[in-house]
Amino acid sequence: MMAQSPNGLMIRKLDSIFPLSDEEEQALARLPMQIAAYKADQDIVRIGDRPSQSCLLLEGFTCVYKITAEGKRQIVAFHVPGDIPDLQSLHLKVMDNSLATVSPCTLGFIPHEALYDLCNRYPRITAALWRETLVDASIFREWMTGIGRREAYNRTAHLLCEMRVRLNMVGLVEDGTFDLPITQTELADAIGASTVHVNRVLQELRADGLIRSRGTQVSILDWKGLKEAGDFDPLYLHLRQEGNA
Amino acid sequence: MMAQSPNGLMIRKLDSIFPLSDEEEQALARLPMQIAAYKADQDIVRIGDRPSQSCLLLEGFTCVYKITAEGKRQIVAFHVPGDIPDLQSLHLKVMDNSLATVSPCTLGFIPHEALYDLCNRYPRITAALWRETLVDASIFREWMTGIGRREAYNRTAHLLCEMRVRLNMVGLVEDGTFDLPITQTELADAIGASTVHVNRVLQELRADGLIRSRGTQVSILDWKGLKEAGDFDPLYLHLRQEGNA
DNA sequence: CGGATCGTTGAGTTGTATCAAGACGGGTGG
DNA sequence: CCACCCGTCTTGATACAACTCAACGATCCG
Repeated sequence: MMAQSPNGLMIRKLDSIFPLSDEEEQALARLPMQIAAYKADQDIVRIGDRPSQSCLLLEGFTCVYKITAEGKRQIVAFHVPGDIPDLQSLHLKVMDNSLATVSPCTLGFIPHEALYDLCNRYPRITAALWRETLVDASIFREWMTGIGRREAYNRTAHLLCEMRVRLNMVGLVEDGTFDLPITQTELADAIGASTVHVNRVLQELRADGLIRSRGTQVSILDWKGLKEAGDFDPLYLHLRQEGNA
Repeated sequence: MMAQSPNGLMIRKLDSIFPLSDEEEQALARLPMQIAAYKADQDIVRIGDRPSQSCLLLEGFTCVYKITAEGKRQIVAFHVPGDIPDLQSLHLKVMDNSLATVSPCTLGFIPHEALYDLCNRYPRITAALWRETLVDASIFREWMTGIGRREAYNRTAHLLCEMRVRLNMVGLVEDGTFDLPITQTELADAIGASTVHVNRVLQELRADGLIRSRGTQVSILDWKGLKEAGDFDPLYLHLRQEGNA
């Protein structure tokens, strides 16, 4: 099931969307990939760059962010292992955002040429990768409606729900507990609030008995309650089977 | 230049990304398309639907929206003629948002099967369509950073800049003037603000000499000033050549 | 010439930002 | 192994952007 090569994570994920043939799996496994380790808080690609490769996140968390003219940062996406954070650069030559590590990370870089080849040979893999980028877009829409129309308390609950589901998909949740190596400042930049306010919101969530946190470990104490607080419906994640308990 | 068939709009747009061969253009022109007229404020597809076709917007404006549990609406995208508002449904079976007309519209519906066929035959068309969805995603990211990190005044200016550039791409701007058949309530739902506040922001923009509006006609009086106010950099639209004056 | 939709205004309220300072905690070097 | 330090978390006080409510004016249209 879980392939042993680094590409295994990607194969497993794409396969979970629509089952791939052996031949397709082997083609994926043969993709050239250059492994690299990153420390936390390092840019991987920057706005304006013209990357010639995309990366597969193997370990750790990354984020996509933009900086406004006033110097404020908005994090528009988080990535968990198995994600391909800058797959978009395959068809959008110039990066319109920056990509950075949030925690120490292991990344696998795949040349665009290899991906073009793969797509030309296997239309179903094209479809699977295309679909990946469409799910990313769906998450953007959901975050946008949260930032635009939900209050900080609900947005925070929503994000925690999403992280739980996404991490669960790659086996990184145990008993509703998972590692979330994200500072409150980063959380604030993601939900479009100030650090101070996020701090208070988290206290509220704890006081309401929805979550508990110890260091970077987050435990969801009341999944139903948290989903309700976050107005969370996993439809937008387009899972093949609902990956929640 | 401008093809005479309804598909001409799409051909012209895709061609402007990377030039298509005659054969590819003809394949696009042969796409079966069912034309339909819609009144303003009508749903085209709803969240939860499983459409078997995608539509090409020929005339008018559409928007994508979501409703929160509290009944608040967030518009996450506007579309102008030439756009394919629900292209995503080609690979995401269930709609995670609703699509509606904003003004009276003419739409051309294309069966998914025809698009699959086309993509299987012409990898470059696949790439062009994929790219379209990636640009949509890029616009989501930009809107999100606006809603999260810019004030309503700046967001409004930003949206006007974007509409100007996008409408200009399809020849719907003359002398910095264009038709924007969007109510202030819709504008508010798009930038994540209240109607009242949008009204006041628009007055400010007028008072600052940046725009003028008469009915649904918007004139940009100070393009440089508006871009500055909106912190607008068209990079995220991924135009092949900057389509601004 | 109603009637409905959309735009405009004023007044009061609130979510959230900002500023400032202190507490905690984990790593590093002496 | 302690002392220090830096990043992160926490708290309080104040300020403001934006929301809500409510009403009125302007248009358009049948």
